[in-house]
Amino acid sequence: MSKTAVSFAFNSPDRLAPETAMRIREIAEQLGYSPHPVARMLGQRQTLTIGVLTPQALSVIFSNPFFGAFSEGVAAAAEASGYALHFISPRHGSLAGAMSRATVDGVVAIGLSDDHPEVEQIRRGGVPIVLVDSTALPEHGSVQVDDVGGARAAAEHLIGLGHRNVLVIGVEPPAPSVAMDPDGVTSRRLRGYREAFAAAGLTLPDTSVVVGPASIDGGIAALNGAWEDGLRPTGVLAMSDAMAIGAMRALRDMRLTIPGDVSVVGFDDIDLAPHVDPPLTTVHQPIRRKGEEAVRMLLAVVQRRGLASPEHLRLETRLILRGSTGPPPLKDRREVAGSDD
Amino acid sequence: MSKTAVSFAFNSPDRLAPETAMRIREIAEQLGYSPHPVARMLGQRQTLTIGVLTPQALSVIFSNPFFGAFSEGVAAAAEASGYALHFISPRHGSLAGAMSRATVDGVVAIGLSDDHPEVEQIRRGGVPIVLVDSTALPEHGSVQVDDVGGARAAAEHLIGLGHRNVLVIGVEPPAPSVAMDPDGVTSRRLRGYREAFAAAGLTLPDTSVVVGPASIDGGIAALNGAWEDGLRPTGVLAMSDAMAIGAMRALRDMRLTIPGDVSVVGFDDIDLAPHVDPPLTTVHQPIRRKGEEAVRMLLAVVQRRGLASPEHLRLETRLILRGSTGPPPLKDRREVAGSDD
DNA sequence: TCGTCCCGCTAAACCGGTTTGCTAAACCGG
DNA sequence: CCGGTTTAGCAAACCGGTTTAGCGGGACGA
Repeated sequence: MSKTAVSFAFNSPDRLAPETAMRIREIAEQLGYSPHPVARMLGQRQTLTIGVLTPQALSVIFSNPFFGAFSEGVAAAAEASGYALHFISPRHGSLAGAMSRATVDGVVAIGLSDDHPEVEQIRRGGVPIVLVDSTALPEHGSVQVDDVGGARAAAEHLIGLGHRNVLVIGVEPPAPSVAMDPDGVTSRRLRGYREAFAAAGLTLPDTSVVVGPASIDGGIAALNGAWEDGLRPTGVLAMSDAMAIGAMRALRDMRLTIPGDVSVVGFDDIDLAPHVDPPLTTVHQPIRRKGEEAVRMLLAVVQRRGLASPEHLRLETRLILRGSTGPPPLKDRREVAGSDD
Repeated sequence: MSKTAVSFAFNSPDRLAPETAMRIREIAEQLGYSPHPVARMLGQRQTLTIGVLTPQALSVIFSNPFFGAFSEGVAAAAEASGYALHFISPRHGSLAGAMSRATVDGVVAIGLSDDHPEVEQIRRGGVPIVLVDSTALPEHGSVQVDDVGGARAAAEHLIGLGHRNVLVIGVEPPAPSVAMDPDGVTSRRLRGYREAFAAAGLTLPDTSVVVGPASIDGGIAALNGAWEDGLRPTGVLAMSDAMAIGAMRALRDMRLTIPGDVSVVGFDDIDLAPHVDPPLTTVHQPIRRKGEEAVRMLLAVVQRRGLASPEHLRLETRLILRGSTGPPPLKDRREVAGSDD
């Protein structure tokens, strides 16, 4: 048999007599032969794989339950279309380097903001990209949520309860960049918090904003750090549930009660948020759906070779009230009422 | 310049005059050129990628926090060696089909037990494999934990507290197979539970063992199902923390208290286990380490082309006592004391 | 009976690089 | 000044398939 016939037997059996195709497959089975996947990719010029691009090391990003849920959505959509998943994270420090070695038909980038030093290089690669929680650009599809609105609702909630002294725990950028992208997720959420304070005639001092990695430990470290700096907030606005849970742990380790002494609001509404102690008040965002929509948009470009113009999706967020928030202690209410205009 | 020179400039710059190499790279940069990753793989006969093989759909497996932590370990070890990660899950229902399309240098299989219908085909593929939480075979490296011991400790704990009527919530196999592999994780843990009961002169009836998917929802469904079947246990042994947390939710929704009315023990000790309400008593296993060790073993084979004989690692488990377990209610203690042995 | 079409298969070009083997020029000591 | 060794770069084979163009032969219609 010729190579051609074998190839046909695997890829377009209809171009062969049915019995011949069957015979070839049987012999292949018997010989334990199957076409070399890399050679196939090269010839067909498609990999049937989509990439998930993360500016941070996978080993840190996987520690955030948010990412698990996001991957769940990505995987659901990819698997439904027969695509495999390839995770792309910085290789020897270079994200662009990792990208140029990745054998994928398209990429879903998560949290890739414009302040990333290699973003231009990555974009120029020519690989279709959908940006999630990233700085949106007209030429690439994008999926975002209403970060500003969600954050504002969270802050309004605390302010409405009477909190005046609030600590914000943000997500640190993957690498300390010169200028933080004003359109990144962290900036947008911060803006939402600030809007709520401004609307109440209050201000959120820069000293009350700390950042750290988006994990439980990151939350613990961030809160302890703030405490050591002398901050004594009655409310905490965390930009991720994992950090909120870490903050609660740190607070409790100081013998403080939640929400009696300090209220905590998270962001994400991960599956476990209702089950922690106390149940976490948080900003819900459709995490899985973000992954699904991103892959759907990506495959639309990849499979139909970019006929459609890029889509830009913004999904809603909403504040979910649970048990981790309440009015501040009486003494703080008085104190603050006196010192605050 | 010849193709050869360009290739050298990217792969072995030392075979070119330093300035020539530099010049080629500059021109490449300028032209936005970078070598085609697939063609590179084909020529070099290596992909610098390792695969993570899961018998279940990724979209379901990612909903288990255990998998996030495991991936964290895998990613840490892979990234340290410059390898990317490729997730392999059944494609159009066939795991072997997905496997034969995967462009990886080696594979870490998680939860691939011998009862899987395609296991033989996958093994024959010739790709180096390390088995984690799978049926161990001498020819492949393996990483396991002391499931039996951990499960036994969990059951002994409940029995010691006075529980006699215990519900076991197990992890269902990916596909309903004819015969459950007696060496699979679920079977091993069940054996551990049974050993403890036997040692106390008790038995664990088959009707008290239910299974479901390893997720919060799976735990909720499993517990509700058991309740509808008329079971009224005072203790629950769950084979995953996610299921334990789901079971606690379902119990609480029935106005039962934990551990007042029912005690719950999990398995895994995920990061969030100490933070749920009540803090979960569970069997700790070194999840991240399993991932790291598996990749380390795999790379030893992949990089040194299998000089070393396959390694077989069994890590320890230990019971962590937290707040979700306590003595059964008095009425049950009496009841059982009368009706049992 | 002959021309035409279609079917089943194949030879050869191609995918985009890497790697081997070699040549021509530069370098070296004697 | 010359033979022997490096050195720098190139041509061609190769990686393992896919894809295109085309060929021989049997069926069919005229």
